[in-house]
Amino acid sequence: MTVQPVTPSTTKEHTPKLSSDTREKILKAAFAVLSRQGYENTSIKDIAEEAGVAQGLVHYYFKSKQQLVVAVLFDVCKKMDVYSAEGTAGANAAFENFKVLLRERPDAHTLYIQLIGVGLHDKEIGAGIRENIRTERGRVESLARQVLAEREADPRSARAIAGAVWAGVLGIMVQKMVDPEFNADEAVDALAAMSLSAVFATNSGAQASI
Amino acid sequence: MTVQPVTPSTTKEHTPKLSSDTREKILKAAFAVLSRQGYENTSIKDIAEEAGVAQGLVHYYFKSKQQLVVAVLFDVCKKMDVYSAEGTAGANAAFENFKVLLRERPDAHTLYIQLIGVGLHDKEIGAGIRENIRTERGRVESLARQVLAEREADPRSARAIAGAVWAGVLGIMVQKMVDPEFNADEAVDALAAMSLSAVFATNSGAQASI
DNA sequence: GCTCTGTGATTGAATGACCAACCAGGGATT
DNA sequence: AATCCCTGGTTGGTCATTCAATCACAGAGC
Repeated sequence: MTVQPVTPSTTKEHTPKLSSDTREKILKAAFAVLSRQGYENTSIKDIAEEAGVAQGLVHYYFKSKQQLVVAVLFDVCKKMDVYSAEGTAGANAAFENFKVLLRERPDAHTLYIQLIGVGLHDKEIGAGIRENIRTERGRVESLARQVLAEREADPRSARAIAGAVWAGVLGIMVQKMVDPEFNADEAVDALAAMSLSAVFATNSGAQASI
Repeated sequence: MTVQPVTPSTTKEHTPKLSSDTREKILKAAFAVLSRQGYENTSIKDIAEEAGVAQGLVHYYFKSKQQLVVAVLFDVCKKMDVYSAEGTAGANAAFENFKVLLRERPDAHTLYIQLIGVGLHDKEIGAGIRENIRTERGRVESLARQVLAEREADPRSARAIAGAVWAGVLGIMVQKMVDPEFNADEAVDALAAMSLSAVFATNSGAQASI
C-alpha cells in the first residue's frame, strides 16, 4: 500500500537538515505505541518515552499530533504493499501476499483500521486514508483490467469489480483483527475464486443482481 | 444487524424501573453526538447537553462511558438490519436493502466503523463488535447455504463464501464513508454478481486461487 | 591551538484546557 | 419517609502545546 503526502509543499514538518534519524526514531516509536495502545489511549508523552526522548522534541519534529499520525500512516502503508506481478498471475500473487501480510503484520493492520475510524472525523488523517484507499482500489482496477483483457471480456466492469474486491480485502482485514478466530485464509481464497469467476463470467457489466 | 448485550446478567446498567424514556433520550443524544463528532471528540458533557439533561444523569443511567457506547452500538446494529427473505431471492433482497441503507443511514455506518476501530483496544466495545460481526457473518452463511442447496452444490464452501461476502459488505461500507465519491451501488452489484456466480461455480471447496 | 559566537537539537517544566467519574443534596412520587 | 429521578459542582487526573533554557558542535577570528 502507498499513500502520497497530503500536501507535500504546504505541509512543512519542520524537517531539520541534520541527524534525521531522531525523526525516524520517533516515527517508529509512534507506530509501536499507536498500534499497541490505540489512537485515543496514546499521548505524546507515551510516544516520547517509547522513543527515549523528551516530550518537547516530538513537537519539534512534528507540528501537531495529527501530523505525526499522518506521517505514521504514510509509513504503515508502505509496510502493506502487496503487488508483485501483472495480469491474472499478479492477481493471484497479490491474494497470496495478502494472506502472508495478515499473518505477519497484524500491528500494521490494527493501526490502519484504527486510523480509518479516526479519519472519519479528522480532516488530515481522513485525507490520507482517502488518498490511500483510492490508490489501492486503482491498483486493483488495473489488475482487473488486465485479467479482463486476457480473457477478452468487457473492460468496463473493471471499476465495479475493483470496488468489490478491494472491499473484500478491507473487510477481511477488519474481521481478522476484530476476531482472531476468523479463518482469513479461506475467506481470501473464496474472494479470489469469486472475483476471478466473476471476471470470467461477466461481459456486459455487473448488473446481475435481482 | 443485531448484537447481544455482552454480559446480560453481570452488566447492571442501573436500569431504573420507571420513566425509562430519559434513558432513551440519552441514548439518542449519544448516537447523534458520537456519529457527528466521533468517539474521541465526544465527552459526556456533550451528550448531556444534546439530551438536555445534567451531566450527572448520564452516569446515573450508564455506569461508564464505555457502557453507554456499548448500548449505543447495540442500538446502531438494530438500525442496520438487512435481511428480509430466504434463499437466493433473500440474498438479492439483502443486497438491495444494503444499497438503500448506504444511502439513508450514513450516520449509523459512520459510527459503526468508528467503533470497530475503537473496539480494537477497548475490551467492552470490542466484545460487542466481535459478537455482532460473528452474528452477521452467520446470517450470510445461512443464506449462502440456502443458495447452494437450491443449486445442489457443495454446502461446505458456505462458510468461506460468507467470510468473503460479509467482508465485501464491510469494505463497501468503509469505502463509502471514507470517500463520498465512491460508487457504492456498482460495487454492491459487482459483489452480488461475484458471490452468486461463485456459489454457482463452486462444488469442491474454494481453493481456486493460485 | 584557542576562544568566541551562532545555530540547530534537545530538555523538562509550565500552561491552559478538558474530561470521566464522583458526590452531596433537592424535589417529586409513592 | 423512603425510593427514585435529577442537578450541578467538585475532584483528581491527563492532555497537547508552548517555552525558556541548555547542550553539542562547527566555523570564524586571532
